[in-house]
Amino acid sequence: MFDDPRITAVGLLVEAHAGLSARFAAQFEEHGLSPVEFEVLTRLARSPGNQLRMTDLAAQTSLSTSGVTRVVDRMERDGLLARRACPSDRRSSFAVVTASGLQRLDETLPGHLRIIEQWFTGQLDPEALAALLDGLRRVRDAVHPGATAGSTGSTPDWDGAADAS
Amino acid sequence: MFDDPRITAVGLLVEAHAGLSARFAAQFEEHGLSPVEFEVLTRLARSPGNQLRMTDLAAQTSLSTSGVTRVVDRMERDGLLARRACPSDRRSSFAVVTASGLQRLDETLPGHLRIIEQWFTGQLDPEALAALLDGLRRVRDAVHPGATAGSTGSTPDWDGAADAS
DNA sequence: GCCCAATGACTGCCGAAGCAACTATAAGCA
DNA sequence: TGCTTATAGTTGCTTCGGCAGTCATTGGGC
Repeated sequence: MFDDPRITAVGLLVEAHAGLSARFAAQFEEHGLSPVEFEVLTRLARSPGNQLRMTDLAAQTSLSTSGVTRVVDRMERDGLLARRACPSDRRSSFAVVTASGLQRLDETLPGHLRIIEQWFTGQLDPEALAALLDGLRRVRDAVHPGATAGSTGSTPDWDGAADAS
Repeated sequence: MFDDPRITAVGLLVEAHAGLSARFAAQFEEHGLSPVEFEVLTRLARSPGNQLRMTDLAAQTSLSTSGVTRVVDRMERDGLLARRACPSDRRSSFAVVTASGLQRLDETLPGHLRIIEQWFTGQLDPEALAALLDGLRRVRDAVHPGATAGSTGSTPDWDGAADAS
């Protein structure tokens, strides 16, 4: 019963993910970042003006809004981000990447890409990689609506702005 | 820079994993189990005598030994497990699955398998699935046998870390 | 304009899990 | 045998993150 191929399949996905996550985390740590902090930094850096409203940031990450409040607290304390009032809605505030945050990201990204290549994409020849990604994409598309539990019902235009694909 | 195909590839893996994990967690919860508890239960149930020493259990899961102590505490309190003294080594103790624990697992597993099929393996035709699993296996093999966790030499203590489920 | 529901952010409180320190055994060695 | 080191498990302290509750603001209905 435990060697059911379905269990095995999940095991492979989970272990590949865990193994890669550990490599990533180790490299992030070399640059003084946690995985969430890296994620926050990239989401903001790819947004217009290097900023997002707290709620939108929460929607794009694996965090709840309270989680975002706290991560932004820490990163603001460390000088990577700043809060900026929203002119059109006084309830809202933006999280903006500071120059220091952008620099940190610049220092971190090349190594991150290198690691992805070394342990993931570079492990397979192009067709095998394409097949893998194709399979992942189909699973992702099937399972995505509602991924990351946090967000409550509405999913306005949850475009998954993330990793287009 | 952010639409680099390597970033996209990681995004697919992460989102597929997160989405599946969320489905799993929801079904586990219907049976009063957390993802870690399910993992612990399966690891024990597939071991001879439905038991493992605490350390071995920790090695087979995503948890540290102190994490295992606490999960076993909770599950013992809930009647799913019991601790049993090790006859040959009085420092050691076994975690054993109780009848109630086995029953809980029996109730949970069929639905779990159904969900894997529904959202993962059943989303792809056999060759595509085989290709996906083959790719995952290669990545897993590359990244898993933590030969040396850190090239920096720090963290001599391979601890897995990463995120569970 | 006024009231009330909806929304954005933050805080109190809690559980989960890791590291480091501690206790108790066990094993190695003189 | 007695001493030293390693190992198994637990516990203290801390960080992280979620939920639910709170406060300020907004916008719709009248």
